[in-house]
Amino acid sequence: MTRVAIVEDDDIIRDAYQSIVDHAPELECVAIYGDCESALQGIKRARPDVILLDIGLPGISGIEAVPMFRKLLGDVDIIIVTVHADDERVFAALRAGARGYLTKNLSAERLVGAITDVVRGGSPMSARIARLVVDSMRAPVQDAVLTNREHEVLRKLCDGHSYKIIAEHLFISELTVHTHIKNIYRKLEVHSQTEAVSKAFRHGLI
Amino acid sequence: MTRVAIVEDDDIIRDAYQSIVDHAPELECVAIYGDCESALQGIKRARPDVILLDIGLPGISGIEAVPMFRKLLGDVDIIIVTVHADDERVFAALRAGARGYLTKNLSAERLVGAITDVVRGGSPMSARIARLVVDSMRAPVQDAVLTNREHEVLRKLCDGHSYKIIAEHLFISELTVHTHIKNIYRKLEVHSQTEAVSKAFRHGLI
DNA sequence: ATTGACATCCCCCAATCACGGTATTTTTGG
DNA sequence: CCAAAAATACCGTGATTGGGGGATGTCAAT
Repeated sequence: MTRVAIVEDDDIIRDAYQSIVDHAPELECVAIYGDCESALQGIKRARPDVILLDIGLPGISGIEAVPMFRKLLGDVDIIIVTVHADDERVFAALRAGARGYLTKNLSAERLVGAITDVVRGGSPMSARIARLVVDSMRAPVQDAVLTNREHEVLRKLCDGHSYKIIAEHLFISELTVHTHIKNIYRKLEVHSQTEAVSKAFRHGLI
Repeated sequence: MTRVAIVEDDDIIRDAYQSIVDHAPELECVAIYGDCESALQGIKRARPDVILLDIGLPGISGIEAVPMFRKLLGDVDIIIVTVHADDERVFAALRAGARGYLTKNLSAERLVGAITDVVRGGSPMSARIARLVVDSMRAPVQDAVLTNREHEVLRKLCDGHSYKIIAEHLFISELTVHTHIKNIYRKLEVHSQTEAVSKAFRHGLI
């Protein structure tokens, strides 16, 4: 029997979820809350295996609450259920430790399926969310304007080394390092090490 | 009608996939190959919308082939179908641009479902794969206990801003920025902006 | 044979940064 | 409420960096 908790501010939706969960043979609804504050207070006693969490809540947002729930309940599986499917919220929620993300156009079967999926070690996501997540993993294409030597220098920069150390590592003079870095800056259109490193990481140049 | 190509070295499995695809009302199998080399040669003419790609192939591995197919066919949707579910291969395939990843314990319905899912903008994944991917997005636990303000400053550093600009953005004095950065350095055990930014990216603090 | 890209080295100077302090005010937690 | 933590502010010195210039040798391609 899988113990499910529901955190959702809309009365009607909340009742609907509860009804769906309680009608599923292997699920039971052990706790229901209208906001995160009360959920954080009382949920420990309920010992849920899975939390269905809305993130469009007043007060503490669901996303902020994710790490709190996880701290409180160990390895509870949290499934976000929401109307919001924008990149930022999705990634924030998953980074925070949510295990699933569903947009609110759910059939009862899909909801029950998601819960059983997550307890069996899956990560249920709506189609659009899965695509977002998978696309975010894609390596950005190499602009590859940098020469080999410049790449080496950039990598060293990304390791946090100073001109002096880079020069030692590459057996060239500090002045040459300086020149390479100037060229890197020009090509990447940046004006500091920090920017260069940041761009290198964000554009997958390293 | 969705045009499907199959690249799979095992005759029996290949035939099975073809049969499944051809029996689905909205799918048609437009090309079949036993290895990537011949697929890369002939697939352009077939103009598939979706490629089912095995990655345990002799010769060019499926993963290496992913970017080649994508270059050849524009925005074709590639679904990896394989027995291999190890992290490395999964991430490599997705980074390369695959849009779905299924392990080989598929029902015919699941396979057809995955294809329709991907053409509708989803990213079909087996439960275990989805979990792998989602878990990989999780921010590593805060080993360094940066305060909120320190986090903000670090983010600004990662955007390549100087002390002065950070001070302006956060409405504090340059000197305060300095103090925060000193504290960040102490906590992250680094000694320069570049190192801090690098560590921030690598440890997912940003 | 000449051009051009690459890697190397050199000079200079202003601006920025690293880091050692100290100290006050706000916020937060118990 | 009180103590601790966080955020804020300041100083000074020496090291590092950013950006401007120019110069040389190699190697591949035209």
